[in-house]
Amino acid sequence: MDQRQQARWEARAQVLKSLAHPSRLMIVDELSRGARCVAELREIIGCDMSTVSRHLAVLKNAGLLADQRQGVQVFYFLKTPCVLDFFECVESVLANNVQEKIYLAR
Amino acid sequence: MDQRQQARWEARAQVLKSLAHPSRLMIVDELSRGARCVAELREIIGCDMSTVSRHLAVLKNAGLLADQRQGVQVFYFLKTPCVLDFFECVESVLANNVQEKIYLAR
DNA sequence: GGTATATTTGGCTATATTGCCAAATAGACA
DNA sequence: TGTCTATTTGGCAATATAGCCAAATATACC
Repeated sequence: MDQRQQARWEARAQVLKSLAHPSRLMIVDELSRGARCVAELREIIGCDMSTVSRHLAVLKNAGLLADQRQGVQVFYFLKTPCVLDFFECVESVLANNVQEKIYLAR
Repeated sequence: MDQRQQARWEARAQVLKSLAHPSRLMIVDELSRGARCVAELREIIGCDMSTVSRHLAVLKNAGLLADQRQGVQVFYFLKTPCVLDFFECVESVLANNVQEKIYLAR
């Protein structure tokens, strides 16, 4: 495997890794309805603000979010709304899994 | 946050987490071209077969793959090809990131 | 049964991720 | 300048993930 190809797969994994956490999914979902500041997201996620800030940094670093300071607050927003399409597929995978469980339980 | 809602986000994250690794992305990509046995995937990924087997278990457990034994070999295949749509969005995120780097470098 | 091949699993170490607290930073405003 | 509020960062402990080797399992075939 080529070194350059390897790097490409790692970059792709990095993007998905940034989404691979329940709190970060919740953040993306919330931001799909508009820009939010850190305190607002903290309310929804319900953990320490420093933790939210780190989650936001992960998503921003992956290139999924951008931020804009407004006075003393920092608003985050989705940069690439196509990530929302992921939800649909994820739901179908989960629905599929449930179906199988039901089937196997008979 | 509701206990049940929390569990839903964790289930969703589980699916994305299963994709959040370069080797597992390579596996999904390869399987998009047809079923493959573990040894074939090992060739492509280039690590210990036991490691490949564990990666496959992660993807299977998330509901993305299924397997079928044929004699002494086990063939894995994609159960929900919609995950391939992820690649397109991930590429656009990465392309976006590169653009910005170029822009900022001026 | 016994041997050979393909795959999975146990056990371990190394590394990465997560989340909190406390401290630092950044802007607003008196 | 000093103070207040919002956010980020340093540092740490707990937990999860990754990867290897060796051993176990499963199937084919003699």
